[in-house]
Amino acid sequence: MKDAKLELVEFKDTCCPVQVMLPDETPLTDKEANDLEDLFKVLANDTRLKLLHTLARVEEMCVCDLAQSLGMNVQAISNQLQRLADRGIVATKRSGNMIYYRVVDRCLIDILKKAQCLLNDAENNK
Amino acid sequence: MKDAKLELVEFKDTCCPVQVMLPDETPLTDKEANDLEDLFKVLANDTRLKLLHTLARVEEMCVCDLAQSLGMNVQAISNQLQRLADRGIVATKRSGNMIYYRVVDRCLIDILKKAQCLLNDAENNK
DNA sequence: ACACCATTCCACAAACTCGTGTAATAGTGT
DNA sequence: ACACTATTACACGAGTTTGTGGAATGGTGT
Repeated sequence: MKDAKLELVEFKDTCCPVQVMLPDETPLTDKEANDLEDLFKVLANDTRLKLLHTLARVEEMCVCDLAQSLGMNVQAISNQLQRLADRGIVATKRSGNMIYYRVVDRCLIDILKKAQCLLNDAENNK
Repeated sequence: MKDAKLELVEFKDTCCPVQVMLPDETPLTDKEANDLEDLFKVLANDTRLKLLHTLARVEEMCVCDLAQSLGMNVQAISNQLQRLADRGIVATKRSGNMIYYRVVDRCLIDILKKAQCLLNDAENNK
């Protein structure tokens, strides 16, 4: 079992031009691990991913348009939007009857893109 | 419902120095959404996150050491390592009795770090 | 007050997840 | 062949997730 080191490495053949080893820090605390788990859990659903991908492109949209755009019934979409809202990933704005949803922290979209890059890497490397 | 635009924006107050709108591309296909779902699903577990975080710092480790390091029994660890291996996230190398696991594509570690940054942002912005 | 619309709440069934305990597999050394 | 260690396979039960259908909430316009 080798010692952990702080390294700086370039991986030119991947989506991530510069990769660093994690520093020689303490292991994940239970709270950190649980917070990360919650974040990834809310991303681990195709409906929510399509919602985020759609919202990323149009800034904001109401529930019925999102439902129509995904070809699903409104209850299911509202249900998933609630879960995204619970985690603070999306926020709402009421305007008349309609409630418009938007992505709060667009860093999340960066994570989605990195994840797609990772999948492309895996695809390309056979 | 505004049109999607290709934008380049700086968010200096977040972990992501440069954020781009997703280009005006087609919505996620079912396959893309399912692949992303599978990726995030395998990350959405505290045990697997701790395993990846540990492996990121030591390059490679055998099952029993990982189990001891996490304070869990070997079957549970082997079970979760299998899931990571099924998705091609970790790979194995046998040496005598022991089987050593390592992270395959270290871009994944970059995603973990970005996710932690996102959580820190959320923490800092109250 | 009333009809109407968008959204949310609730209970439910089917499906999935995870750690546990037992048993099986595989390599090492005598 | 045998004992021993490391790892994996399997079945099980408790818990969680997701879409569905029906009902409730809240705003709009007449």
